[in-house]
Amino acid sequence: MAAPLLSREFFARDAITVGRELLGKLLIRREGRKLLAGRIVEDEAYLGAVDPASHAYIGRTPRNAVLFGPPGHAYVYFIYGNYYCANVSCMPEREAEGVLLRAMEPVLGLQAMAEARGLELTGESPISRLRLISSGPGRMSDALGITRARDNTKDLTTRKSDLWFADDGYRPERIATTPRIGIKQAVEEPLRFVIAGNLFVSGKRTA
DNA sequence: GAGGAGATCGTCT
DNA sequence: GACGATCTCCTCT
Repeated sequence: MAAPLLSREFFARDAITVGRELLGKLLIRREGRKLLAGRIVEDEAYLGAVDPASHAYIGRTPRNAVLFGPPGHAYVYFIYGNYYCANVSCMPEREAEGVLLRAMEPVLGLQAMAEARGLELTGESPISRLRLISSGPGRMSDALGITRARDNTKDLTTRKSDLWFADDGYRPERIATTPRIGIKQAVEEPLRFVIAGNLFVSGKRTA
């Protein structure tokens, strides 16, 4: 994919700015000579030391160390005994902000991503089925084969990695802001960003 | 379609 | 030893 990569500087900003601007960008995985890709349609900002909901709030530990490192790197953690969630580190080194990737619209390698999720796809699969590929943090990690062992600490700003962000020029018409999902601290903070009206955002949908 | 409970294990106390 | 930035399945309607 010839789309330009997102730079280190892109991620060297606060998580709110990065979270909003990351919407519509592509996350690309190289599997051998094949590419898997999705367009980010939902994410959340976590503000480090000042954010009780952030994994970095308690200070630096072996688990969350990536968040304290340079921007543009993957922080992957294992949750509920079953799932991986992927974040990108933001802000300059020592400042532990990050953006949690929550959902993406499948763009490349739909069949392969569906298989990774244990889903059957046919040529005319309805949108309700395509949504199951990557509408949720655990789901999109599964679809792209993201694990802590494979991807934690990975630099997402270079094609030398097998996982990176790119910009194909797409710009969301409208971005909506809501409280974050699944947390017990700072539950009211409007730090979740979604592409308004996009069908691949996580959660219940009927349309 | 809505709501609730269980799964399952790494991480920190 | 408790709990979690989730998902799926099952039941009830």
